[in-house]
Amino acid sequence: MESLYDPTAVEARLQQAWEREGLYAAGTGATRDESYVICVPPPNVTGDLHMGHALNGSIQDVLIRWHRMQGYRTLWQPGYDHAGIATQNVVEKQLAAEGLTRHDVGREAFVERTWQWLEQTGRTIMGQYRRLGASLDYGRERFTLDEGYSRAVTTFFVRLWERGWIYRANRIVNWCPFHQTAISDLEVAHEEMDDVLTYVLYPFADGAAGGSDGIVIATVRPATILADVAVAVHPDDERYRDAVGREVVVPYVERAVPVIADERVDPAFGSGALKITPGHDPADFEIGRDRGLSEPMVIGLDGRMSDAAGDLAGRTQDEADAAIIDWLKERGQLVKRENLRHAVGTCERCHSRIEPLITLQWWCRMEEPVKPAIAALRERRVRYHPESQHRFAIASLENTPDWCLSRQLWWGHQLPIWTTPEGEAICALTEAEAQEQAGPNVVLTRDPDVLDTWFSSALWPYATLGWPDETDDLVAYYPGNVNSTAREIIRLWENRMIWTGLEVMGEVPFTDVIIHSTVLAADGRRMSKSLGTGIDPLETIDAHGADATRYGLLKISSTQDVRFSPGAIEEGRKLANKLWNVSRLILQNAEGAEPALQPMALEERWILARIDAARKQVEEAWAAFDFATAANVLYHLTFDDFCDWYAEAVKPRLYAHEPAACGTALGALERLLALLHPVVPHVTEEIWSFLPGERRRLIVSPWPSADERFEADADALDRVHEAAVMFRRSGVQVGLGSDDERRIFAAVVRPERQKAPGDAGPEIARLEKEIARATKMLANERFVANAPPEVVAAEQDKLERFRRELDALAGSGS
RNA sequence: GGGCGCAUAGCUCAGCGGGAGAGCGCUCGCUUCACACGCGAGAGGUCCCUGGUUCGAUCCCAGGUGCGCCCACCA
Repeated sequence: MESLYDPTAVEARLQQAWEREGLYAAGTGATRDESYVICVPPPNVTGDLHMGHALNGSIQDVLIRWHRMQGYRTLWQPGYDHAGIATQNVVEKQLAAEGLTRHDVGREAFVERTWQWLEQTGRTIMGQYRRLGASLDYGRERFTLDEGYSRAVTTFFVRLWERGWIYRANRIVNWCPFHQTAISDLEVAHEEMDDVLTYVLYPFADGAAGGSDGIVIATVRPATILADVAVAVHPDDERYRDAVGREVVVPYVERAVPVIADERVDPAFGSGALKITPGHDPADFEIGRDRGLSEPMVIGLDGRMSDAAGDLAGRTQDEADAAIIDWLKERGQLVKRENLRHAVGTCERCHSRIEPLITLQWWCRMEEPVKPAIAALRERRVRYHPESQHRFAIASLENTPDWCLSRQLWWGHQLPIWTTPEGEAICALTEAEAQEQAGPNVVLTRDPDVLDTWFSSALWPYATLGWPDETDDLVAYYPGNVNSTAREIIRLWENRMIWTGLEVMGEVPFTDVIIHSTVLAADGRRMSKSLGTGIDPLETIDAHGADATRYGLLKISSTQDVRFSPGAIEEGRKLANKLWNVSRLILQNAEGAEPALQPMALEERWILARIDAARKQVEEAWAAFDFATAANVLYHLTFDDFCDWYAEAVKPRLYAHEPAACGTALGALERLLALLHPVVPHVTEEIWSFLPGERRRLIVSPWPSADERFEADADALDRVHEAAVMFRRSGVQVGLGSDDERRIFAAVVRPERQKAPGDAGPEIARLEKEIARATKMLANERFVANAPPEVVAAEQDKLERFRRELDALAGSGS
């Protein structure tokens, strides 16, 4: 064993061994008939491991390894999401580079090309999870577009259809003009943009009759003026009270439209008057539907002006804006233009400006389906952690709008809907079944749309286990236990898994949802490739090891947003190195001994008590999903208790090859390694392999059971510790009660090495200050009268101890 | 606009009703036979502000200020 631990070779070798030996496989090493299941949030098939994945992987792996050691039948399910738009986006960009569109190559060839591209460059992230030491059951990898999984998707869709929850509707949706598809509200990002707010005069149609000549509206999209059907004002707005009920003339198209009153208009914005364009604005659409207004559209699916735009047909919106503004200028109806910075909806994949358009789409009613999920959350059959997210999850479910399921894409699960020439829609598992329903001679056309990519993700906990077939895996591993994900995924994925799980399986898919921290860049900004603030976890693994990376990420994961800290990862590297070296000390001196836990001496009873206390703390922390606290406990157990005190105290006895000391040292090391294994699996497994005797891999060895025999000795070194601190500070050696205490003091402090006597002055001053503080407190009658008796007693104890220490110092004559 | 969270040592963060802590960085001393990715000793904080509750507040409550994330149809 070299004195410097080098994780690089060790980690790669052990990762291969664990997987080759089948130790990652579900159920391996189980000693109890109880399962523990986590499914990994399926990463995009095109994706790479980023810091969020690395943290989430570390969290899940700790839980899986901990439960595996406890003998549960563990399953950590891996797999990929086909990531509809994201994947199609990549391939379309490739085509664009060749001067082609997907329509040039055709649907079949496009899908084929996408599969080929994935063969070459996709599905790499599980390899990166392996480098983190993540003990997923890689042999079970699933893909949301695999044949069996697709059957689950179709089956579930048909089920929703039969429930009467699927319907088709013509309404306004978020349209991405680049991808040429509808997307859901949850896929829309909001970006701050600089726009121009244009104030336009709409003259009254009966101009001569009124006192003023019209109403001024403000818009950032003059091109949509062509599709205006009304002007709305707030009912309480005095400025426009007389205008309501009259008509104004829409510029350019010169169409008369009514002035209406609606509470949804904000009188404080712009001029307080809003032009109503139901075809191109979601808010206007709602107002229009409520009042039965018509819904003309002048912008097409490609984002350009459509035929309905008359002489502006085919122009871009910018060109149309310019033409309309010229028109307004000529007629003196352009009032003013001012800059406006506001949030604009964009496609989260391509960042195109979202075009709200009215299109015919398939929807799923949500009010009924989510009811059992809301009940499950209220009854805490599923618990989100932290609690604040539980409340958020319930509120989100209570407020779930109908789900737009259809996407005008080619990469995904095609809707299992066929239409007859008469326009009747038939939903069936297969084309043959649809044909059977329609009758033999009816020509059916399959709906070309695919499902929202999150539709398939929603089935992940049971579709990965073989549903809709009643497989053994489904029986063995559903329902699962824990799911862990990022905050922004709660509505997209977590809530949906819960309601679909209740719908399909009748049970919640897991009992606990961990919403882990968001890892920000060191400067507090979001980690993102485009900002250049991202840090690649593979780089920190290369530099410091997977163990160090895991430890560091867990250590910083306490609040909802955490800044990435290189120091935390370096701390992890030091921990691994420290373990490595203290193991060398023990192994080099304990040759021939067998691990045993039959302590003879004080330091041995003490370290076993400390290890057991740490075991308890770590178990409590992990059970509460508090990974930072567990990391902290393990760090201090290793450095402070095990290395600084126990190892130093027992060292002379190891050098002397005392059998009891050697055996207990090996036994204590075994327990220490086991406690640390879920966090730093590689270095602990490697050291484990050097321990004497035939042994199973640590990954499948038992988690240390409670050992409370020496609980009373957990504080047994307090007096030695105090004496050591005093000696190091002042050079004064106080008396100790027992031979063991004196021996340990001598071994750890080695007073013979103290070159010159220290200075007792500062220590005396410190104690006098403490004594003054305690004396003052105890002299306060209100404190003595009102504080709890144990607090007063503790203060008295402290005072006595300080006086004792001061006496010892003063009496030393230095 | 709504929700959630954070403001404590130079940096990253614990602590959350009774003596201000850790890691890193910094200073000083150690070629101590596990480890210099080490050991030991230090310096360094009006615990964001203002009120309130309390015998006592970094910790609880109210208000304020600053910052972050998520969500959201002010054109």
